Amino acid sequence: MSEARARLLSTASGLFYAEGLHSVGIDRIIATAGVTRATLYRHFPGKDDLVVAYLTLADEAIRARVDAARSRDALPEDVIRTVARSIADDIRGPGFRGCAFLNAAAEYPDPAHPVHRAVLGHRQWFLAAITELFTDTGKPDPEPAGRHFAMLRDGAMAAGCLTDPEPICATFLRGVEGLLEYRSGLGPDDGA
Amino acid sequence: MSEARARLLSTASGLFYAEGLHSVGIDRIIATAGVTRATLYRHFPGKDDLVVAYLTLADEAIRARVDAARSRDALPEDVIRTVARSIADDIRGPGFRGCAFLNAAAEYPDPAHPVHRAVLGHRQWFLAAITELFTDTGKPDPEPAGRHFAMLRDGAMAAGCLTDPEPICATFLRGVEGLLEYRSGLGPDDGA
DNA sequence: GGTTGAGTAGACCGATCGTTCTATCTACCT
DNA sequence: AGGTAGATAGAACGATCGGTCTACTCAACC
Repeated sequence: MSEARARLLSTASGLFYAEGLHSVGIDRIIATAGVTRATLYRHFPGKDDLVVAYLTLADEAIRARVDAARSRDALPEDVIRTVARSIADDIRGPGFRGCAFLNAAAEYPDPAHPVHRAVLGHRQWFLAAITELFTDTGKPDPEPAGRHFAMLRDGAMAAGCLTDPEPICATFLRGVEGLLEYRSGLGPDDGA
Repeated sequence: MSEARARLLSTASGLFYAEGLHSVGIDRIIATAGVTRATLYRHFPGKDDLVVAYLTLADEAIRARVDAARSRDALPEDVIRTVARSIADDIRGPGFRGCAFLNAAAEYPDPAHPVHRAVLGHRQWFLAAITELFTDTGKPDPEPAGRHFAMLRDGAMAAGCLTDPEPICATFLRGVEGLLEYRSGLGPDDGA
């Protein structure tokens, strides 16, 4: 928890997210953080561990936001809406560069690699969390609904940094709303 | 069109797609292709140009498949279904590693970079093509429908290489079908 | 028959990669 | 007062990066 370690992780996160994992070297990180090589290797065994720490940080931040939405809104539908709105805010926000996890997976395809596994872990949690929210709504077929939500999210985050984010956010939020609203008229056996 | 150039581009494409752009070096490419360094630099000014050529190849392949679907099916709805099915087949196929363009954009965030611009070009074409297909159906709001389709596609391709592709394909195809079917009951002014 | 273009083979460039090392300094804890 | 942990500074490691270079071979074409 030393100050140098915090500065290191913070600047590394910024650089990794903005420019990519392989494009950012150790030299850039320590120079930007104003820290020595030895200090980095005191806190992190290697670059891979620094990347994993970066993803862990992002994972915790997102979990915290979902938890906050959970405790703020009473109805599970509203929690889902709040989560969707927070995703849209991210996409609209300055410096948005897509999903940190999808970007990481693109650079680390090997399923056995710690970085790739960190991505898988986060995505597994997210799908379970959003599916649970759909379950809480009491509507039929929460599982395909959760998958549908996650798919829209992935697509929105992937596209949001490549063109004008406004129409992407509009499409995403409308898709989520449709997923939420029109399912209420459905029976339990006609899919999603 | 020399044989060496074709071999070069083909093996480079395979390596780039499977392992990432920055992870694959010139040495690996020429060794795998069984070609000399000088031969590579005779046909491509630099690595960036090789990457762009790889994306151009992928772009042309996809355009050809959409054209084929266009000329095979009579109804625009069926063309859309055929395109969606071909995307699902890709995701299910062996060695699927996500969308080559989204992966490339993750590694080349700079909008001015030729590789990034190639990604943008492909995506711009795809959105226009799919929107045109929705326009041809005569149903209302083809533009948001096209955007919705593209978003589902992006999400499906991003997720398809991270977990079991089967449920992802199911969610994608069901989403497209919903987009196609339930829109027929809508008026012109209630969004998508 | 000579020129030209495409290919092979391989040395070589500077730069950067991630990593390890020694040495010194400083602040805090007992 | 002494010891330890965390930080600084900076040299050095081998490996690899993308790219350039010279020298030689071979086949096709005018």
